[in-house]
Amino acid sequence: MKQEKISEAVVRRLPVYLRFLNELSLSDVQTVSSQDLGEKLDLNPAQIRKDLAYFGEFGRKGVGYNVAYLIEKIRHILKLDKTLNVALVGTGNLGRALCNYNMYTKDNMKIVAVFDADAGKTGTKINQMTVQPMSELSETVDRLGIAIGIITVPAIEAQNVADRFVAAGIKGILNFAPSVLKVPAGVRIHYADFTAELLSLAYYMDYEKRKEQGDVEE
Amino acid sequence: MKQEKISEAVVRRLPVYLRFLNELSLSDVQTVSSQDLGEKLDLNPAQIRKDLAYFGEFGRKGVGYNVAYLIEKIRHILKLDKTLNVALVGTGNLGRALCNYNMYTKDNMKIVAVFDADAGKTGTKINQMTVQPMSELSETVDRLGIAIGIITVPAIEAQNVADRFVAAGIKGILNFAPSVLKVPAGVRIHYADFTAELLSLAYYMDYEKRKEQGDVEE
DNA sequence: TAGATTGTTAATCGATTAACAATC
DNA sequence: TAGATTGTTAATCGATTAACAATC
Repeated sequence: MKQEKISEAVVRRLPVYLRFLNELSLSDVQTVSSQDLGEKLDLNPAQIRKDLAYFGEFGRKGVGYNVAYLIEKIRHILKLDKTLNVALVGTGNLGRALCNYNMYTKDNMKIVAVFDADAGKTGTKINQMTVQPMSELSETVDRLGIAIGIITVPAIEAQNVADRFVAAGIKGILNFAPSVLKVPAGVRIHYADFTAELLSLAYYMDYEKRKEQGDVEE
Repeated sequence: MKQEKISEAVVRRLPVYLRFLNELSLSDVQTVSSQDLGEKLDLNPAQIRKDLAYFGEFGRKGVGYNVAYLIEKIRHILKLDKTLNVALVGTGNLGRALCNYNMYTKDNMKIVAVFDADAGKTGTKINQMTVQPMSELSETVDRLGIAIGIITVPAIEAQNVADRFVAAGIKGILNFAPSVLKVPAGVRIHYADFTAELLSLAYYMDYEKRKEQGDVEE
């Protein structure tokens, strides 16, 4: 079955919908309208309906969306109904923090292997996993069927780690290092670049002040 | 001086430019063209020129941009030429990792106060800072002139922390919790939502596979 | 039935890209 | 001067929003 090309913006919103639906589900809410969702998530209701309609007809006219059913559908779209194994490289503060996060299991994503280039770190334990040397990356990726790699090394080493991931056959990378990476077609890179978010916040700090003073056009 | 309204997408790219320019500067590169920048950052050269031109004429025709000069200009635009003080709430693994990050000083952003609602955590030290109770938030924000707040608490508590930040007069918030927050106009929220990035990666894992099989339109 | 809300088309809005005159 | 590259306008592209028929 051929499928229409779906924009990145749409796909990025699906996890946001899913999270809020999970909250509703915990509060025993049965049904939700695009209006409700839009108010809570600060999105246009038409956009939410359109996003969901790319993947099927999940709602009922005059009623809304069944929460449990929509959760199931979105989980299926995002392929969260089967477990994805994840490898992480870089056991600094951030890397260790991510390894100790437990929400992966909830979303069927699990960090199952940890690596570090520093021989002083290999052999130590993080959340029941033994830190492995980079030389074992390929073999471990194969053996555990790892699909996704997370990079939490300094910016200068990030490209090198990405290359190693690609060589090992990994097709999806989440990069926490503040650097733009080059990967071949067919490999997908997402960025978790909070330093950029923080620096752009600074711009708006000043901007809000100027707006109060009437120095900016609305 | 009135200023044209600049889109968020433009502002979000400035830190990316700045970072790469800093790298060039370290390698003693004097001059760079929009063409060069575009190749390294995977962006259209026309877009880069247009982005920069919103803020002034920083380049020289036939030559390109002077690296040191452009760094200075972007730092000024982002208001990184004066130090911004930051408060962080939530001293779990992620919060502690961020407190130990040292790049804030480089960018003139510094976490100067840390808070936790858990009385068991207050009084402990993180990177030379004493973890304070939430009751001291307002007073500390005033005293240290804190402009930005970082939220690293569980999703369920994030809105409450945001409300406290707003009450204390903070105008910029970076939220690491996977939840959409409500703040009054004039307060700016940025999201550092790596769980959403990770979940949307899952979608594309499958997508790349389907593309190889010719099941998706390009 | 009357009211509500979806799915979808058409209209709008905004962001990206191409093209090129200006000029170093 | 010839070649290169900016700043900027116009064209294109894509995403968001409004509107409404279908229907629960």
